[in-house]
Amino acid sequence: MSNSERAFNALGDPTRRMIFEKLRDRPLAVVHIAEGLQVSRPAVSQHLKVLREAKLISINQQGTKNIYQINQEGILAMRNYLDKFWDTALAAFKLAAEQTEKENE
Amino acid sequence: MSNSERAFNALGDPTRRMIFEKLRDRPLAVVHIAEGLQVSRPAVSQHLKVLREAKLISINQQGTKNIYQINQEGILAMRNYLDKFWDTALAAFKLAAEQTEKENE
DNA sequence: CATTAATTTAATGTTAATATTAAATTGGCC
DNA sequence: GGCCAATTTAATATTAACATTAAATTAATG
Repeated sequence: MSNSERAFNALGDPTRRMIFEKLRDRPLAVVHIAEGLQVSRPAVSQHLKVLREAKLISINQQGTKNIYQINQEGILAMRNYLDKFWDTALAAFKLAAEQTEKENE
Repeated sequence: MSNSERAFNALGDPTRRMIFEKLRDRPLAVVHIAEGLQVSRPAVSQHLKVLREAKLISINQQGTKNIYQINQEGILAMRNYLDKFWDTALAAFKLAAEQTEKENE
């Protein structure tokens, strides 16, 4: 499975998106990531694992604390994936708008 | 729920990603979308609905045929979402790399 | 206008993802 | 070394997403 696939899978879950967004401004320890979230600590750990495998975040062990931070690699993978749609989708859109009356196979 | 949230939910599923990718180059009727996919026609319909609600595709009724095509709106929503991470994540990364030895709150 | 084709809607089953609780690990600290 | 704090791993329960089959809709076609 590719990085972009893993990334889309990962951000498909709302709780994981919240975690991801929490890390946007600054790296955080798990204690602080879990704050405000309505799920248990182990659940947070599992989500972090999924995000990490998708290269959307990376870990930075600091003694007994695990500091997580955004990893650009996963974000880049998604951007590239979406960019492949950008131009061709635009072209397809124009084409479709013009040939509305033509038969569609 | 925002468009970007709906879009991430939608593309979190591998079958929906396949459908989305099939439409990348050209609009297609459901018959052709379903070709090659390992799921039933009704399942495809359900997936199309989710993608449509996420503004990732749009419909174009042609008699009894429903032609689907990429909709940039949802893609744009995801792009914007990811872009918000882009710069700040880079900054956070640099910051973290530099202050590895500093205590983390 | 009955029939066929294309697709969706509805009802429901099944599986996989997400959640929980309990136990294990790891490292700092007195 | 014993203890506490932070986090993860393991085992398992629960929920929700995805699937299916059957019926309904809609429009073209003979």
